Amino acid sequence: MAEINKSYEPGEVEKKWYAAWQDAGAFAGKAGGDRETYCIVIPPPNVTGVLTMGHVLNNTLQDILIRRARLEGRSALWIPGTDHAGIATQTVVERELRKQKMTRRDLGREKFVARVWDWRKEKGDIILEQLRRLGASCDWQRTHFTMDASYSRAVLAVFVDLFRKGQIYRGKRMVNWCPASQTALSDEEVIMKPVNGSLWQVRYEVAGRPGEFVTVKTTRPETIPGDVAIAVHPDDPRYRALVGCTVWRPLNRAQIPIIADAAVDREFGTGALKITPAHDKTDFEIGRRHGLPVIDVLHPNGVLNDLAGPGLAGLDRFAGRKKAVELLKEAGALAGEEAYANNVGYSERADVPIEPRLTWQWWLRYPKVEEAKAAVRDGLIEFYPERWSKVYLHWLENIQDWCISRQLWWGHRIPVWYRKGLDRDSLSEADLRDPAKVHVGLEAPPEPETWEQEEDVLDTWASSWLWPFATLGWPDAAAMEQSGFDAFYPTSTLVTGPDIIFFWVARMIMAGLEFIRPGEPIERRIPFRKVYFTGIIRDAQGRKMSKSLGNSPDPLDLINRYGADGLRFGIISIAPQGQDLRFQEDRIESGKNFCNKLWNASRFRQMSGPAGDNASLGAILARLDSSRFDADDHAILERLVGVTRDVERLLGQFEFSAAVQALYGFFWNDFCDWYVEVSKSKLQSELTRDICLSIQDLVLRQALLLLHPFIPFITEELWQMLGYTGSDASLLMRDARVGTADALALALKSAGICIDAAQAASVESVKGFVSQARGLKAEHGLAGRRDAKFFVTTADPGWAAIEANLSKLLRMAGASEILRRDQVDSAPAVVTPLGTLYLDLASAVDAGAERQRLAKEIEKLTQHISSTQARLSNPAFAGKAPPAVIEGARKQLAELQAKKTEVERLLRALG
RNA sequence: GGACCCUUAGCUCAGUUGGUUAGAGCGCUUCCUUGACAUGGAAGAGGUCACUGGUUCGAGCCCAGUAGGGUCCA
Repeated sequence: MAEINKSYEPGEVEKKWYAAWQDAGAFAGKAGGDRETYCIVIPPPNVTGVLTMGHVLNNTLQDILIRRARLEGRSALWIPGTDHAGIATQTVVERELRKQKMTRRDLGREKFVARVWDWRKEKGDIILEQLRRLGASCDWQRTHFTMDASYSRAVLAVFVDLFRKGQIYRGKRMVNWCPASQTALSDEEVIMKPVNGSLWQVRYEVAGRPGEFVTVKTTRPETIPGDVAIAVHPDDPRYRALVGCTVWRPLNRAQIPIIADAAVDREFGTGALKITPAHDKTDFEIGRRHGLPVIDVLHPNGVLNDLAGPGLAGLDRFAGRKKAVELLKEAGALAGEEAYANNVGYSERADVPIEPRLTWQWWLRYPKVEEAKAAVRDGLIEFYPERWSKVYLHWLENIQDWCISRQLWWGHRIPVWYRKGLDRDSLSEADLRDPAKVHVGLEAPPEPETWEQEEDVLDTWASSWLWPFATLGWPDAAAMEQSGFDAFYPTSTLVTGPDIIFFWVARMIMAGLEFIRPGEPIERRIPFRKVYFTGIIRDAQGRKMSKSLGNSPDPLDLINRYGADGLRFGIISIAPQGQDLRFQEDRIESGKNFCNKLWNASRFRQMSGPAGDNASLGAILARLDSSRFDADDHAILERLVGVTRDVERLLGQFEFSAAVQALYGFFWNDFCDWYVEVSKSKLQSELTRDICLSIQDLVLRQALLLLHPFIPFITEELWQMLGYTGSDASLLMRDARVGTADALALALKSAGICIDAAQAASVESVKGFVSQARGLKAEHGLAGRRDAKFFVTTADPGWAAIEANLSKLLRMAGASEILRRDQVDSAPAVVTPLGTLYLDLASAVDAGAERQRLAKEIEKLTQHISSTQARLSNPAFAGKAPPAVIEGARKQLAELQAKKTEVERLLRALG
């Protein structure tokens, strides 16, 4: 056995074990055999990404689940990968091109896409490397990328399939247009933000009635040149007479009609609404109802075009807004301006206001919406915390068709070819389904020179919604067979953030239900059984972590300083279930400290005596003989079974931080602070020495197994060092089994070891005695002394307990002797579970201070006694409370009264 | 406007179907370098459980409302 260093140094240890795990193929998920499977698919990070604290939390949780599943003997598979992040990645590469004064159009589509691939090869897998530093035990052989050939084929096959089923259609509709990225976005990619702007009042002169005006209020005067009407509510008496007249459009001057439409909100503004169908969704609908023209005054990049008229054309939309106000003022059409706060949609990626824009796009009618609702509502898919299912269901209730086309080059190009020369603007639905005009398929049509392919690509989410099964080889039968599709689908647990519940979770569920095992029951088609939603990591002030604020620590830096284990333990310990968490670095530090504690407890074991046979649980148990146990042995084993049960239950409920805290408390308080400390006297005696060491071996072994999923590196190192692999040093922790609490209890029983609950409970009295003795010393300035002398007055059972534990009591209390007396006068005293304890002060006692202390104690006891008495004497309590509660209260009252009597006696004895 | 969440010690959070005197970690105070660990040990101070009502023998927990903070949807 190698000697263990004085403090734990994670750097080398982590490097060594990660390499060893990889070399051994320890993370490979293997189907087959009769082992139960457990599968997780990673939420694929953007290929452009680097590790954030959010990734640390999310992936640590997945690793805990996967490693635990392995220790439970299941066939575990964690599939890693990245997504191609269409807009984000294209933007990054375009930015680099701009530095060389080039645009993607200068390069052309083919060369540009090749450039993105180069970038992806160079920088794309950084985040996967970083996950390895964290200890993530993914099956890296199975790393997937949404743009890989096989994955792409799945994406395109889905498009073709859904098109043939009539779920996908092409339509010219208002979309969310991002002028920065110059592409359409789905509704989910638009973020509403409150904006403080202005509301301008603009007068439109009624044609033929000089001096008569209709006034409208607008936030967007730059779109006035695109106005095609003024609309009022048909029942609005203010305007009824004007309907049918025309007014003069003040910019790009022309006559436009006043129309009546019930969609107008009479309460808003003046009750008259300017209608600009090209730039507003509602206006578009109204315009269509009235057969009005559409005048688009914006270029795709948000610059006003020639239709905006002289003075505005060529200006950016925001500059155009200012200029429009000036022009209106000059024309005498501006009637006022007021401050106005409204919500404006912003592009999620580019963070600029989106423009409603009328364009041809591809749309998807979501499949299996009702089943997707049922799967969650009926509990076939369980959400943790459960409340997110409400958000999910609400979204599905109000679901809108999904705009899946993007005007980008980086992504899956839509597998549609149009016959050359065809006017795409006039294609009917029937034309789309006519193979002579439009070809939709996985392969390009024959005679490719007579066709041209659709330029648009698919939304990135229209590829990642297939993640749980495309990563298992779907739809290729041979690949599915090879990856163990039958065994691993449905996957077990998805760990992700609630922010992508619509983007990703809901869509994956629909995709799974639509494409996998058609005709079979829902539970066979869903992509996962449980979804655990993590919280968001915020900074100490509660703000979201963001690049621009610079308030996010670098996880790699944290790993370097505290070790991956320290970071993992720390972050999990502050991650409440389903609640956002505030990052505090001192918690990461305490994670590191815990590792050091674990390290040193193991070191203590190693220094305390030669190793016994630790090759298996059975081997250790064979070294134990419970007839020679003392109370501490019973107590620690009882706690060991208890914490095993707690961790089992808590992990089953995804209560990760509670599990970590249970392990922390067990190891630090129960084991180190008590059992290891009492070991120091037990190891002195040949009678207790062997049992004590064997118990330590047992506790350390089981603790390492329980802790391994949380802190895999240090536990693997200690597992090896303490000889738990037996003679076969090639064995890893993943080859061991953690076993349930019941199994552990059974193993103890089978080995003839009976845990005596009464003995275990008696340790509490001893602990109380020690703690009170220490307190007594501290109060009299003797905390540091190891030679304090105590007297005790007690009945025979109390004295018997003290005698039985004398050597450890002396050591733990820092005493030279504890002597029994019939009566002690004038010494500071305290009432303990084992009798009244007196501190022998050779020098004078401060009687006044002592009196004060005892009086305070009596006051506390009196208060407590009277409240207990009040409860007991309440007839309603006696009548209605359960007997156990009443009995508990009676017992407590008796104890309190006895204690009070004793403390009062001590006070009188002081004189 | 609708939905959901949060409010417990100086800070961050636990608190299981209501039942002894509400807990932990960090921080703070005092003491201790005794052979696992100062990344440590011991002792201690610190809380009207946001507020107001209600239900109950009994409420941090259940119900209603109020205030403050946050998130999502419109």
